[in-house]
Amino acid sequence: MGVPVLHVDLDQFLVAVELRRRPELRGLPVVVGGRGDPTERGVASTASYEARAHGVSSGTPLRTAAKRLPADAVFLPVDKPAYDEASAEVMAVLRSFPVDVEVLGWDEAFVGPHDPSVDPGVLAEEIRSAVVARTGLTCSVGIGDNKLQAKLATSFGKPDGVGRLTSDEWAAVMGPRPVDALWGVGSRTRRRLEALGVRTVDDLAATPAADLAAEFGPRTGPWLRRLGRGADSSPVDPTPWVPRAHGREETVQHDLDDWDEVAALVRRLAAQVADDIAAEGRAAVRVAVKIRYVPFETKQRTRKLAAPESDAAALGEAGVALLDGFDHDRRVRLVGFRAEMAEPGATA
DNA sequence: TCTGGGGTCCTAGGACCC
DNA sequence: TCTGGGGTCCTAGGACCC
Repeated sequence: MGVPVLHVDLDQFLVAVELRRRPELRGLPVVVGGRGDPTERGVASTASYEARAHGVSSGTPLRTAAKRLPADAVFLPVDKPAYDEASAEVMAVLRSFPVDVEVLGWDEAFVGPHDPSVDPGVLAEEIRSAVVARTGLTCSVGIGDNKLQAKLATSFGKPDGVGRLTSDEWAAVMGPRPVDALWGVGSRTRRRLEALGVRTVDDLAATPAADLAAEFGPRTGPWLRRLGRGADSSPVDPTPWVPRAHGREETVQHDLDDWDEVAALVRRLAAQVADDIAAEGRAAVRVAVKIRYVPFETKQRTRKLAAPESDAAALGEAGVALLDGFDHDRRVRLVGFRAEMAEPGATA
């Protein structure tokens, strides 16, 4: 057996950060999402366990949540800077241990101990104690023989506990489950696999790699088979993340049919994105505009720029030019602008 | 359930070149 | 002269995750 891997996942992270600064809300159904107004278009980013008991979870439209929750429910806007800061606090606690830390998002990280003989159960509890003591936030920890197993194990420990899933236990624990219990298999892949007669993780593990490659392609097919077997040789990589792209998108509260307004929104979003990439000292090499028509059909147009660009107005005009490729007779409910960036240091 | 916003990675097909 | 195969670049779209 090799080095154990841990996966750390904060419990109801956005809600937990809000409750930390507003303890009077503890025990109430709390939903964080959109601008915090349940009469607007928007969905829940995170729901407290009290809200989940009423059938509200991440992804529930705010208007639906308002109908399901009692009158004492609290809706809060997404406060990105507050979660950025809380996340940094938690990651600093993790890095204070003799481990590699690979950050997965605001509220998740893989942890790879430097000492291969460490008792992962002991380490998991030390991490949990340190995180709650130093940040006031609780987390759950998964222990596995690789990242895939550790990630899935966390759900067995939630909330505020430790779960374990190792190669020895894989077949017994995961084998009978549907394929979409795996990290990376969603509803679309589940349906395509079902058409091949593959329903469970056991079925997937037993499917020849060639059959999967024929259906899913030369990389994805063999990867799916490895998933089914609980195999994952990717290392815990502590290298700081270098973003590939930044984007902004906005669902408008009232559908747009005036494409001058669409163009104005593209320019505004492009200016925000320009700020984001300038803050990193980067430049854009490719831009994309996304339009979601009423009722919900989404199209995207992209264009490589003649030269790397970081100027807000120039990026805005590049985005507006892409609007020519869209059907102007249709009404619009979402506009997005995204910039793909050059490698750091490759700025114009 | 009338469906957000931030991302990543993979695949396929056409253009173009040798 | 109607016609192969490989490589690379570009764009659209699919799928997934938090």
